[in-house]
Amino acid sequence: MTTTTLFKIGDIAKQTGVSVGTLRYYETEKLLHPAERGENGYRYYGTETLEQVQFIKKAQSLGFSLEEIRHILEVRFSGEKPCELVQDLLAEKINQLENQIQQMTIFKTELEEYRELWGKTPDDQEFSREICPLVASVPLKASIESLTPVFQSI
Amino acid sequence: MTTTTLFKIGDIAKQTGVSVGTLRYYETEKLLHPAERGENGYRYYGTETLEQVQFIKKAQSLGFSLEEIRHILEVRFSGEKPCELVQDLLAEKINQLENQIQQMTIFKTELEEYRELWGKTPDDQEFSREICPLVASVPLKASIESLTPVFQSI
DNA sequence: CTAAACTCTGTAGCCGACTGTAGAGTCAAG
DNA sequence: CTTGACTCTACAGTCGGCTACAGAGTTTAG
Repeated sequence: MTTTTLFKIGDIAKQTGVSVGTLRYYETEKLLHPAERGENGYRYYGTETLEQVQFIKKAQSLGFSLEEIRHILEVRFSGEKPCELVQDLLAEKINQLENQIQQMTIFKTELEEYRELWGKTPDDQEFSREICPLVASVPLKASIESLTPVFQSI
Repeated sequence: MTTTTLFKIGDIAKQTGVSVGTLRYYETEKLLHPAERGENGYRYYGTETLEQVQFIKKAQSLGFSLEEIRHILEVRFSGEKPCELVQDLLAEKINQLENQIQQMTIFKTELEEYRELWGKTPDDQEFSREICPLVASVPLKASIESLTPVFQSI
């Protein structure tokens, strides 16, 4: 007699905070390998599933897509040393994060500049004749050259 | 006779780098108010549309959603001073960005810690018996208490 | 004058990560 | 033994921001 600690999908859902629907969805996406099925067709999961779901959540919160997570999990379950791939993915993700952080920091600085700009505009100054100071002061980066407009009378 | 500089949708597309389809989509989303229509049903745009599309692109690149942009534009076209709303949205966006940057920085640090951890693991150490060091070392933040598992023999 | 290039409307599809629904079967408490 | 809670499958819908297509009319270059 082999007694195992098994959870039904609802248990996993409650404990991980991930909905039942999402867990089934993860299965279709190969993120949770097909759980053992009872004769009733029910999925039964072991405790390692709890860890795995937590891992998925964690990885997701770290900005990994389900696709990437599946990739990691596949390697984990196939080879002895998923670590190399994982390291690569990790390094890649760190770079991506770094870039994103840089970009966002630049954006934030830009936005702060605009905020300053308007914060200091005493409302009815000359250039509030503009359609909207915001719109007006946002620099147009794309070139507005080489335009061949249609001249027409209406 | 009133001579106006008018552009057809394709002209706007070429000059802004936004596709014709997208421009029409923006119209359905109230981001570009209904352009003047010729007898042929064609949309004809003035130069201000160029600015407006550029504004949309810019705002988008700053992380504003089309919904937010429409909001700004609505105020711009209805009241005298959309600036207050814009300031509020701006402040909100800056906060959001700050939070995101913080989060991402924390994530990045976490990931770097993992990278270190594995970089220093000479492959066949004791704890590489774990399913996967990566998975194993990711801390589970959610509480795994109050669990009422199903005990079952298979 | 014709053919290519453009425009119109309306509708459907795409991505990722789900959520919701219907209809049927299963399990557990009282 | 019934009732309610749970589970199953299969498929449709959601969101945002588009893109693609069909089928028809219009404009423009040669």
